[in-house]
Amino acid sequence: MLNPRADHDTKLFLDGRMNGFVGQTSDQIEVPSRDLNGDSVLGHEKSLAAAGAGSEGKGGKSKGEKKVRKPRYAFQTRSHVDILDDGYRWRKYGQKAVKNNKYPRSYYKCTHQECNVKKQVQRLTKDEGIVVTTYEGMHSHPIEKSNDNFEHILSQMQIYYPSF
DNA sequence: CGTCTTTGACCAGCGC
DNA sequence: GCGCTGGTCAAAGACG
Repeated sequence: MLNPRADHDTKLFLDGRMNGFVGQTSDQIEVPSRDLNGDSVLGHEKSLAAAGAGSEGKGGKSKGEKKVRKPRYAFQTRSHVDILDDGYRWRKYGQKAVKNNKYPRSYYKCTHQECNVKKQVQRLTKDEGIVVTTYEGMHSHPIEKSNDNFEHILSQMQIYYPSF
């Protein structure tokens, strides 16, 4: 996987409270409101808490972390490549087919020892050209490689704030 | 030879 | 209580 150089148009969603969906500023990105996996991608955090603890849940480590609602950031990107190289190294650890969606969802993890950042990539059934990338957690280490490409993406990224 | 992808099985939460 | 769905693990293979 090299630097996917394609025209991206990226939107950023914060957490899942923006169910109301955001107005679009772009002329091409339009999401079929609730059909945009309002449930699948940005919906409930539900098992996420378990998932977070799941890392140790297998071994039965009594961590006792309550429902830790970790922040998630969903990037909706118009691109034909699923893999957006953001400068970090990701390891794919799973792929699942999602109902209501033809395309499978891929799960990635940052390959850093102490970095538990996860991300998942899903393509919309409705729009094959749109890819939703959901980030989970924050990196606490420097980027491994310079990346002009990502800067390019960032420049096009539109960030929406829930209620600030 | 080391790293990463693939793939099926496993597990936990939720709805019925 | 059972079955479905989504999320993760782990072994083996592919690839440089």
